[in-house]
Amino acid sequence: MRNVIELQKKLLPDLLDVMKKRYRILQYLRLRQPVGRRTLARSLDLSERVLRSEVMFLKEQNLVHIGSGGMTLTEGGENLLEGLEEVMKDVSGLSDMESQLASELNVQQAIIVSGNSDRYSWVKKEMGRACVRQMKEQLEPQDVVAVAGGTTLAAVAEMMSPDDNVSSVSFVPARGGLGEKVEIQSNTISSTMAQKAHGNYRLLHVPDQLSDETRESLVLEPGIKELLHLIRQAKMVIHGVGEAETMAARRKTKAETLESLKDKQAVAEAFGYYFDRTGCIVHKENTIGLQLDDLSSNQVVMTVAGGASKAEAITAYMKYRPSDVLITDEGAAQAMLRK
Amino acid sequence: MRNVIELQKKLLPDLLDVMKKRYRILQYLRLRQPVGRRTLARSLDLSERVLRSEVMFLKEQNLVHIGSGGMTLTEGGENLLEGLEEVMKDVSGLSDMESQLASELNVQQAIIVSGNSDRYSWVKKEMGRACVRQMKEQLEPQDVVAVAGGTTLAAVAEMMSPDDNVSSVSFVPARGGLGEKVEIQSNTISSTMAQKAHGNYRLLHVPDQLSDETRESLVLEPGIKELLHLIRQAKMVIHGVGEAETMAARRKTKAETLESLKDKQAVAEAFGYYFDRTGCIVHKENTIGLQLDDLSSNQVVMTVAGGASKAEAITAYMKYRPSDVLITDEGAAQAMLRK
DNA sequence: TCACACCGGGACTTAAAATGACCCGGTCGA
DNA sequence: TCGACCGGGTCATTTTAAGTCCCGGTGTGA
Repeated sequence: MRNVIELQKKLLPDLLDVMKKRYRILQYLRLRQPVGRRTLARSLDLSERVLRSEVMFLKEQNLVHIGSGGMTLTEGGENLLEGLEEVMKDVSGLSDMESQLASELNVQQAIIVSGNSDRYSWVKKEMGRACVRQMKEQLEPQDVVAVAGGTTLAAVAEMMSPDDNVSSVSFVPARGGLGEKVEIQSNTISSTMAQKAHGNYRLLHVPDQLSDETRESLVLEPGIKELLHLIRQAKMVIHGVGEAETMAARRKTKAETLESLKDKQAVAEAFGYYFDRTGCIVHKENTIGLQLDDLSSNQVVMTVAGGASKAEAITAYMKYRPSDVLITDEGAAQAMLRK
Repeated sequence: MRNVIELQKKLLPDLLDVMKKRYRILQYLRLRQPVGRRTLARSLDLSERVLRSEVMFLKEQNLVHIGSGGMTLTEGGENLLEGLEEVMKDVSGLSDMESQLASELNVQQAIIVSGNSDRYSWVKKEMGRACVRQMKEQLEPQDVVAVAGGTTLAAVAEMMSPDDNVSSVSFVPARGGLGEKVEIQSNTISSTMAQKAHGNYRLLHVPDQLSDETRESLVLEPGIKELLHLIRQAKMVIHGVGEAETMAARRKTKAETLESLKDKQAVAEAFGYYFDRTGCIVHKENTIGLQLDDLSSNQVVMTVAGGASKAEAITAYMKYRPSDVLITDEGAAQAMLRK
């Protein structure tokens, strides 16, 4: 297949450029619809006039509908986007990069979406979309999914949509409060995700900072205990990865802890655990819920994280425990492979 | 595969037009190289300026070499042409047409090359190329191939090239003289073909018009007898089809025979046999060699004939005895399917 | 050996397409 | 009701494709 496209490229070298451009427009349109010409042009770094011509063209092709409230994809546009997804990934060389990355990081499967979420926030949503697709493929009715927090996971939740496979799934937060803002807490995210999936969810209301005794007694509470049990038998765990410094700063981390993280050269964070460059745990936030040691090999761990800036963090975390699935973006992938 | 191209077409509707145009240029170039810009433009029905731009482009792509004596394909050009052959056939809808035609005419396999040999004589050579490819695929060392006459078969011979599979093959004329010019007699053609294939050949020198007695005694001559034996055990028979009228006019056909052909509404000719619309033999030229009745089912009969004008003749002939392989062109195929 | 046909390539004009720049009236939500 | 965003119209400018004509070189056949 790719071979054919290579041949086509010889007879029509800018084939890919044009295809990519138009595909990108449709792709972005799908995320933001309905959206106007100017906004679209700004987001895609195209001159307004150029985008206008392209849109005109796409309209001719019956791929987009132009209404007074903005442009939307037609059914044909949706289908085209779906049908071309694999092709576009292939021609962008992402497929190659995926297998390369998978073997490099020792993960079972790597999925790379094009773009760099550092530069364009919509790339995060594309990762979200990819993640949702994976979930729908791998989940079975009645499964339990443990969901961590963070902005990336919020994007995943946002992209969730109902499906036969996920409507009877239970979404639970992976761990208790970590001092994050409410929109990116795992509680919020798992409930959002459940609602969008028409699934069930359970909340884990635990104050952020607790003394050890309180925590121990809390864990014995029947409601909490049951939920923790549920979390531990989750079929799938979905989480993000952050840069240690950024994460620590974002949370109400004590000054002495910050100092200690710096001393121990923490670079990555996931689940409230902090890791150094070699993948060793250097700190662990005290909260209840899923513990990394609890993870067994028949659980599917999906890591979702992108942006070139997170490359080092992802690499470090994967040294600790390679996930089953890594969903990342081109920016991060390139940085990781360049290393 | 074709599916992908359908999708591509939605994002780039003139993809195929451009590809076809450039492919056609390379294709023609392969046949005529070295050839000049103007000649090429005239043959392809392109304005000189347009062709010039295209050639400029192809040069940039390192697909053609431009020398002082004309343009030639580079190695890359050759490879591209080869690699794209199937794709181009597919996108041109020829593949569909092939299977349609095969079931319509009841032949095992139909091969259609694009173009119409009525309009462009080089299409005949493309049929020749296709025929040669089939021969190389199906023949085995030591096989015997019986070759008929005609301009189309001459084109096949011209396109023959050496190959492991055909270098030990023997080429024999299918039948004796039919009153044709020497260049398109089966004797000439089989020897040309053999030489180009680096194979062996045997000639069948028989005067055109013979009395029955002479013929009968000739058949008993040891040399002739052996050759006739060889012909009868040919593994493959390759022949063309002609329009009855044209063929009769071209040969030194007696006036009364001409009259009889007209009476019996002969439309097709092959091997010196004439057929009417329903596929019945209405006349048979008297000469020695392969007789249609001799054909057994384990012989491969390849019919090579193209041009819209021959459509009716081909259809008629196929009603008599569907060949194993029919090699024709787009013009004839369309006409046959339209019927 | 000369003429002629064919070769590639340069130069210029014209036609068409792409793009940039700016404006207008409508619509929808705060 | 105001303002931000919407699609669409218009026109000058730039870029690209195409038409036209010409030139000097080269090989071949008379």
